[in-house]
Amino acid sequence: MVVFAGQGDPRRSLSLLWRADAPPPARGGPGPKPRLSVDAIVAAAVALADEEGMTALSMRAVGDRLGRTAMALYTYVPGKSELLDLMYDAVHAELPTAYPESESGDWRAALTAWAGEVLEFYVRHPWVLQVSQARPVLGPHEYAGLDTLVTLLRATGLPTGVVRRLVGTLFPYLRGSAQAVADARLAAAATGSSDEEWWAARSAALLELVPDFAERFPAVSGLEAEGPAEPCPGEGAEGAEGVPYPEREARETFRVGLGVLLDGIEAARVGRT
Amino acid sequence: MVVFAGQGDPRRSLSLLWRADAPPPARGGPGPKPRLSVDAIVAAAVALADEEGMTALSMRAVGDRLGRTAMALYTYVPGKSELLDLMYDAVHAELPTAYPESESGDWRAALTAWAGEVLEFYVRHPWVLQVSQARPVLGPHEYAGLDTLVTLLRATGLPTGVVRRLVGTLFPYLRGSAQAVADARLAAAATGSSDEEWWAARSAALLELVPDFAERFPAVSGLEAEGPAEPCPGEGAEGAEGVPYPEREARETFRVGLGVLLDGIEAARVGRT
DNA sequence: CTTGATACCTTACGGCGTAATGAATCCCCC
DNA sequence: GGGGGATTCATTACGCCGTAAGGTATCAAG
Repeated sequence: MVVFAGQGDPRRSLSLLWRADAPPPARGGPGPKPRLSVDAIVAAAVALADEEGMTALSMRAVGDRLGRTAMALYTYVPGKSELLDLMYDAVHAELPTAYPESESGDWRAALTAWAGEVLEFYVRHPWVLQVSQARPVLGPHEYAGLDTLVTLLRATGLPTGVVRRLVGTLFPYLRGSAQAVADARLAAAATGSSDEEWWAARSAALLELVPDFAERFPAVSGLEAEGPAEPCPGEGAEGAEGVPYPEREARETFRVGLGVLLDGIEAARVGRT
Repeated sequence: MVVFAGQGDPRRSLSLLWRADAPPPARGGPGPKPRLSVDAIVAAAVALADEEGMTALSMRAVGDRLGRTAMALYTYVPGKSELLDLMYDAVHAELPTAYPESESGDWRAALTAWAGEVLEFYVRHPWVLQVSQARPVLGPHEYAGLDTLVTLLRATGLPTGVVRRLVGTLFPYLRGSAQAVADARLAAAATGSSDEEWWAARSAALLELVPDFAERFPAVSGLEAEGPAEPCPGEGAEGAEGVPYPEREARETFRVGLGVLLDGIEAARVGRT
């Protein structure tokens, strides 16, 4: 399921995102004291999405988690779309914002470290990957994350136009790779059987249904035949023991792909000077 | 909204995907003649998703389009998840499968052409990008597309392990870039105002709410200040006239990013020989 | 104490996917 | 040629969803 955010009134979303409303303790107006707050609601919604996934995120569920009904939320938030906007921006506060490596001139190390942290961020909040990128409304924390990436890319010395395109290149790549890692983890958690077993059963069923698989798809078959094992010595040494195979593979793919991208950036730098 | 496919019974999905069921005209069994078919249902569902997007895709709507009720579909398809699997694979039949350039040894031209066609494919069926990649069930057409990519990558002469990782690098990148293009097109269609106007209004509202934007996000501001115009002479000459600006920009980003990736692959090739 | 604004609840509506049940249709075989 | 039984398709219903409408309880200000 893909969830669209940013569908509500943009102005309302913007004021909520940038907290431009009247400050809560300012006027002690009439009526009962609010027992909820935008922040509390967003926090509950994020916790729920983290724990049970986007499909479990409903206004009723968020309300329950706060000991309120679904409709109580509408006092603070115009609707689910806007709540999603707020959730999305709130978690982006976890993105890294400063890199000492960048100042020492090693843009490549800085970008690699940054990408690694962003990957972990997406794995921590996989539901973020299900929020459509068509959102016209950007919040402060997302802008802060963007600012960091732009700063790191500026350190390459490439011209502004190229930097802008590289931003648009790196982000989709990161999201996609993170999606792969998150999916691998999800699949591992969902299936009771162990990792290799699962693939074995799947391909056995496939081979039974499609006996001529190897002939129809020779290239893919060749790829899989070569054996996925070979743990690529010298990498993933630290703490990769308990990580199941598909996720390890996805992470390695991320590492290699990022390397290729950075090589390409390096080439652009060299070609320019 | 992200939609999960591949959640149903994998064996059932597999037989449906690979059309391993009893052939329809084989046995003229008892009962009324089927007035529907899996293919007709899938075609109707795809048409509906193409025209009105994923959010409009419901069993009732697909049934309506065929002059039947929603429940009638359940005779042919176990559920919505499996229908999504079938839709997903069905459209992937449009992916290109052969490249003469590849045989002439120009792997770079072949990959570029391939990526371009895949991009157009995603733009033609943007809902495909909303189908979660966590699908454990792969269909024949998706495998065929994969086989083509592997073949093209093999032409680089890189070792099998690297090729496998490059597959996992190119696909997320393509999906992400296509998402950006599709989003740009969607935004252009949704907003009545023209493109630059839209951004102008948005940033005006933002600046009003956040007067210190330029100070808080200097790098991003610098990026946008440098002017997005400059049509990059020598490219996009053919037929890019009517394409609105955000989409042109997204396409250019795709082109540049792909170039960077291919440069990286080139570097890997050179570094290896 | 009254007034009126505010927070929260209850109820309800129209959507969704789909389980259960029933009616209509047609081949096969006696 | 007329049941029998399998099969297609429709009807109804259940429990979810987001949220509109309206009621009630709580508080500050006059």
